[in-house]
Amino acid sequence: MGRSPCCEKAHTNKGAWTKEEDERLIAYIRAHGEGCWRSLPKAAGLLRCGKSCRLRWINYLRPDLKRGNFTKDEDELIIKLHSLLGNKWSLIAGRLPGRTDNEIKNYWNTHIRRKLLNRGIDPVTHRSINEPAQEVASSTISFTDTNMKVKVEEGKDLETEERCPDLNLELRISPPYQLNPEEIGAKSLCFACSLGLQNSKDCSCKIGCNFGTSTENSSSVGYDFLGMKNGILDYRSLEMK
DNA sequence: AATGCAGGCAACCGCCCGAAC
DNA sequence: TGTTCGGGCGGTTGCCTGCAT
Repeated sequence: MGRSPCCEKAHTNKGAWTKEEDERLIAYIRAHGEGCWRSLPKAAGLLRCGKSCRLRWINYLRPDLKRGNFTKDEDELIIKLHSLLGNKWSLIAGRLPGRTDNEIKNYWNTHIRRKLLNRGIDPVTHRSINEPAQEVASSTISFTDTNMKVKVEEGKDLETEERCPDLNLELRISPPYQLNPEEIGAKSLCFACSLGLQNSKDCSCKIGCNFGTSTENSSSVGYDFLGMKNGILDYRSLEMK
């Protein structure tokens, strides 16, 4: 029993959006908000598929989109996130405010892929192309158990640690986890901290890194990218709800 | 100036998942 | 429990533009 098509394709426009269509969509969403995409085209007077409207809004018309060239910091962040998450563009986009999954995906395929290849790095495995195939250090996160186990394999060494069972990977686009301004004073956060990556090795301001670690020596605690503390995922930095 | 080619990117397609019934 | 529907995601396509010849 197949699914019915999401819209009646015979009477829908396809291809590039016109300025008038954009204006209609923007005006409708401003007036009514994002609601049922299926019924939106008819209500807005658009001869478009609901999916097409959603995509156009999310990837191009949304007012909070950044547009423009990616910064070097964003470049590096995308590479690191990709090495951890793979082609999970929506997850990666969730860590880059104002960027969409489609934009990042395109940017990866056109710019970063080539950049990594030029550096002699396999864009899929993030390892040197010349590196012989072998069992190398890898991180495996298992979500199958009630108690989440994080296994960190370092060559032949294997550590398994019980971690918090209720890892929340439900994501949404929103400002990243921020520190209370009163707690950080008037100082500004570095790029990593502004993205919610406090305690990251990439932190250059050290403001976020001093937060929440008063009982432990922050300089000796090896926080990794994405809040991997000594190889253990700090799920708070991933939580976006 | 005309043509061919490659790169960039917007948009589409098909599949998956969760909610509702 | 099975079916339908809406929304979301990743992969792919195809148009547009700029550059080289």
